[in-house]
Amino acid sequence: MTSRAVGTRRVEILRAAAELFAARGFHGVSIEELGRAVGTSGPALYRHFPGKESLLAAMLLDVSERLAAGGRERVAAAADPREALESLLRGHIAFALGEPALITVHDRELDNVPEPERRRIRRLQRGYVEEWVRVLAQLRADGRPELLRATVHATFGLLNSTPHSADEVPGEQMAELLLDMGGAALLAGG
Amino acid sequence: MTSRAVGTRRVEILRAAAELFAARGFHGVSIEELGRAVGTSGPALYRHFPGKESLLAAMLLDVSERLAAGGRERVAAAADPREALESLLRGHIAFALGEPALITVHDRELDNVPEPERRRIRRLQRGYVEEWVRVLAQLRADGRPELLRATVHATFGLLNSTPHSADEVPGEQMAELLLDMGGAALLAGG
DNA sequence: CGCGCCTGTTAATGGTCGCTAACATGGTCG
DNA sequence: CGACCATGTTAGCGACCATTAACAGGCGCG
Repeated sequence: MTSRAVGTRRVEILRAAAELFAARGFHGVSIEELGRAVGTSGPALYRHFPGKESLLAAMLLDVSERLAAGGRERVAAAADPREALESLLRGHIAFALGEPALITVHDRELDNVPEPERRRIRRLQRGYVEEWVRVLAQLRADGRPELLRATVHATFGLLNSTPHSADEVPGEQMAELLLDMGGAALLAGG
Repeated sequence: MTSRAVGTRRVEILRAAAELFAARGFHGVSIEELGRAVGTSGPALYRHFPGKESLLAAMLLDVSERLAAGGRERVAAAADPREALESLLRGHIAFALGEPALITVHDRELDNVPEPERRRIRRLQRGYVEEWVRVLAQLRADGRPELLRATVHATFGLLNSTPHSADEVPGEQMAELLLDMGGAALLAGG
């Protein structure tokens, strides 16, 4: 059996790994389990990634890039700061609700990424945060930059908590709730 | 050398373990490391806990009990719902800022607690959440219970995110910021 | 004084893990 | 058609890990 398209396996592995890492943590999942989750067994993974850590690195790099790029586009497309902030919120909420496993791994497992890539991921994350901070600064004359940054981080905590409260609330309502709460939190204080 | 007071070692171990588990995750910390962190080496831990998992269980049980008891007391001592909610917020914020490692482990490592204790911890957590929900319900005619519960969970995400954004903002200001953001988030939506 | 408990030590054990080696297979293409 | 490359397989290696065994010192109490 030869694979369908190039890179299909790779993507399959990353998706399965995200679920497992989110559920039991990077160190709580073995290579053998990762293999079994995609129908192969164990060491077949090494045909696609040089090691377990590289797999995590690829995953977090992809997430960070998608978030950062999405943020940039949304801000660029917005007519004014108010609209930009709402668009950022909607984008992040869609991501958190749509790919809860990725969001979870993204803010728990950075420390397990080896050094060359960790720096790149951090840079991307910082860029994403600064996107929010710049927009927020235009809406609030008051805040010093560190305070705005802390505000944004706390808001991410709010938005990213969704996966952990395995929900009885349907996605559409949850999105609305998070939009309201996130907006209120961002504009509070000062 | 005989220890100062009874249970001193036990507490020392729990404190050190909280830091290590928060930093690298339950599976990322070895017994040997836990021992070294309190000046003994490795297997000495088994004089105080029957195993690694029991250690985690004791830690999470203690946190859950303190949060739940604190919540109960604060609500009982409050004159009205508005005051109760503010007191709950202040209490949780003080905990999150004062013991960031415990808060982190508390909402990441429950799955690694073995079954008899896990249920008890969950029960305590649920009780704490319901304390918040009852208060919130008195302040907001609108919300259905699941929505209020989701609101409270999201607010916890906001408050508990503090440890991860290792901060440039001093504690007192951070507490104020979280109070404002948390309050706004809780009363938003609907 | 001496016995026992509390608390610690080092050595060993059995299991698991990440990773490598050696080998197999099947489709692509010169 | 036959060599190559991509993608698997199983077996094995060395490291590490949680836990247990065997042993030791010191303090409190009879």
